[in-house]
Amino acid sequence: MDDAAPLNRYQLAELGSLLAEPARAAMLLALVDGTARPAGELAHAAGITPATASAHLRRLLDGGLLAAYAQGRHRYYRLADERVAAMLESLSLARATAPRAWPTKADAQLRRARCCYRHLAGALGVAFCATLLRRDWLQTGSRGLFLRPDGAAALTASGLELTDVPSLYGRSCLDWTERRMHLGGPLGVMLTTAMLRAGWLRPLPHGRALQPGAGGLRQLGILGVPLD
Amino acid sequence: MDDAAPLNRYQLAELGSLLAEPARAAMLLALVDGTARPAGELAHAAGITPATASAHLRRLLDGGLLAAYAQGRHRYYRLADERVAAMLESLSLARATAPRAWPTKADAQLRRARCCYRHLAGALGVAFCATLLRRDWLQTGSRGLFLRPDGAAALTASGLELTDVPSLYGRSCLDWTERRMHLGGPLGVMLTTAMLRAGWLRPLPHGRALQPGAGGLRQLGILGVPLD
DNA sequence: CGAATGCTTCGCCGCCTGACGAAGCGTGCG
DNA sequence: CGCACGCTTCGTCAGGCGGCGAAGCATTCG
Repeated sequence: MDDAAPLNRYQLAELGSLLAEPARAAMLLALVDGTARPAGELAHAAGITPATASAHLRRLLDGGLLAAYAQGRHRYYRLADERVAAMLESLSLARATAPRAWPTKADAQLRRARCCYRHLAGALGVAFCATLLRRDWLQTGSRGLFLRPDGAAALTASGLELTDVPSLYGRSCLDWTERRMHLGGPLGVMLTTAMLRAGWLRPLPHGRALQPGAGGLRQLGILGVPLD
Repeated sequence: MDDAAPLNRYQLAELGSLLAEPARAAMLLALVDGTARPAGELAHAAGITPATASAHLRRLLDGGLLAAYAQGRHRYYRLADERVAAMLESLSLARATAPRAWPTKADAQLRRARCCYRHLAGALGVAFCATLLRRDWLQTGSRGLFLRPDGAAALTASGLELTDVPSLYGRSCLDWTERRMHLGGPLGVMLTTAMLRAGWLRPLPHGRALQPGAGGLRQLGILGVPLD
């Protein structure tokens, strides 16, 4: 099912040119959290008129980075694929040199826990994923990683309400703050959703950061997730 | 030691515009294997005149993607950083849709084993890394992953001549063919070099593919690396 | 020393593309 | 039904950037 030939120069250049415009970059970054937003809102986020935004969105759509659906007189855009989000995240790895300002508090929150296309990323995401692997609760299947029954049982006992465990697969997703893997894919999304529902995590009003609650941290600790 | 704030729209766009030109993309792709090449050779690889290539190389240099050093009347360019190679690899993850031709034989070799910035990537690299983790031969240290003494002993017993084990650290590197991690960083480079010296792998004359030898596969099997 | 070589800098041309306003089109509301 | 609204398409303009040849500079070799 997988096509994985190396990118040639033209494909790489085409991909680069899609990212090469601040307006398009802004719109993509506004969508990394996995939400779908109407064209007008994206135009505002990018600081351009609707006409210009429409052209940019069309290019991103044609380039396969976005998907769109119409609802009433609105047209909602979202990232085409979870892998697009992973790609955008991994680009942060490239800045080898660029000396920059000291990390802010928002950065620290973002590093701790955030959502990356609806699944958990950041230090907490990486630690959680590592624990699942260490306890051998994940198993490699045909389409990715699957949660073993004993793992599901342990998580359920901790208070998470899991759904569709046998059918959901997870994918490795590279974490740019930790430079290690965390769990993405439908399985990652489901687990993160369960944590949010159980109150382990609370979304912060602005941005992608997630705030772990005391109860959640306690349960995670019991599961064996190292917390700082 | 790490600065990991999210990319803003301008940084992302700047990075994208560096990749956005087929000529620059070709030069970068010619350097993913970690080699350093003189400007003229890169100009030839990109199919442009030295004058044009010089301008492109300068932009890539200023953008922090390349490093250069002069030797005689030649000027050698290489990727600035291992992370740049990892970033280029991970970009292959993005092409969600793009229907393409059936994988060729060269692709199959490339998927099997190749060098990514001087360390082992591909199915074999992923399997090897997974085995090191499963056997608990890697340990997380301050700067990355370190090889434990028992792991080093086992590898030495298999016929690898390891060097500087205590000081070399490894980094996770996302594999675009496998969508899983393999071992990069100085530790990954050292292990791969040792495998090449021991004849476990043989570099193929053109491109980045590596050909595993019978002896190497036998030793890897003994170590517990699942082969296919 | 002078010619050849490898690379960079300079100057110029042509194309691409991003920006906007105006107009067109479909949907929803009063 | 007609107007308001959200979005797209069209036409136009200006700026940016890639391309090359010629010239400049350093290094190597005879």
